[in-house]
Amino acid sequence: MPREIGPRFPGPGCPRHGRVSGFLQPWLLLLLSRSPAHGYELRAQLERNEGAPPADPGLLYRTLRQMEHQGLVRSAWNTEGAGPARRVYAITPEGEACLHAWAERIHETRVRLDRFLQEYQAHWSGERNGDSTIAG
Amino acid sequence: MPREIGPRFPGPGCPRHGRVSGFLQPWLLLLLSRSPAHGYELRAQLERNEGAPPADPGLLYRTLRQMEHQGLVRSAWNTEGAGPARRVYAITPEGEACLHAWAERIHETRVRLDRFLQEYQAHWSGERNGDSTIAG
DNA sequence: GTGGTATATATGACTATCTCATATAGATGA
DNA sequence: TCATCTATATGAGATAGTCATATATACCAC
Repeated sequence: MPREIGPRFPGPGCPRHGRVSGFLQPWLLLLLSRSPAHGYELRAQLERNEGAPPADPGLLYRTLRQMEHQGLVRSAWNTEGAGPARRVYAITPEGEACLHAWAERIHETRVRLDRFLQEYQAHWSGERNGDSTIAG
Repeated sequence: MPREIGPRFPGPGCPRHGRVSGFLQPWLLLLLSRSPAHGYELRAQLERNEGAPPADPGLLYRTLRQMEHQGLVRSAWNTEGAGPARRVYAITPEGEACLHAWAERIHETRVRLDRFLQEYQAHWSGERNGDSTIAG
């Protein structure tokens, strides 16, 4: 659960607010690269998927519109079937190129996170959890 | 891992803008947990360190002030030595607790990035670099 | 036919993070 | 005096995300 950490955060400024996460756009591009879908469906897919971001409806629909404005996806209304009309999104070639760029970027970010964790552990290994073995 | 997206990024909306990175605060806390330092010095340390964020001066000084306001660091002027006065920052116990929370969060984020990359490769492995073997 | 619920899309107000440009000022040397 | 390095700081604006709320269709219960 990426929301709760043991003894509560010390206060404001702690990771509750800081980002280092989220990245809704690449997830949407990835899901749409598998199959066209409408917003509500994408939201459900994100919620089923461990590791995917929270999928707030407001952000979701706004992001989809923005991506369409940028030419990464295109949409069409689907009025068939039950319930209200659905705006169905499909990825474009530009969107696929963008997805690949995101994948590179995310890989780089993973390397950077590793670097941080290495530096962190170099100074703090063994000192957490009440067990202070190598304290400095 | 793929290298170049042909004619540079397709345009706006692509990772140039999207975040998935940055996390200046945890780096500052980590550096200050090793030794007190002033802003200009921290900036140099960030630039020397592969994997650390860009260290824009504007963001750097604002972030330090904000962290002081939140009790994560404290500062004092140092007028000794050459050049203008330096505001020297030191981490507080709250700041250390916050650093540990950040480390946990960053570890979780690393897991989430891996999850994304797994899903990405599951659909796109072998299809990049002009070589479209399993294209769909 | 009214009310409740699930489906579906959308906007408003707000905060946090980051980028880029620019202001200010002490110290040093040409 | 002027340029440059050191050092701190503010302003404008973009981007990403959170939370609350508005709108409307369809269907079922009563």
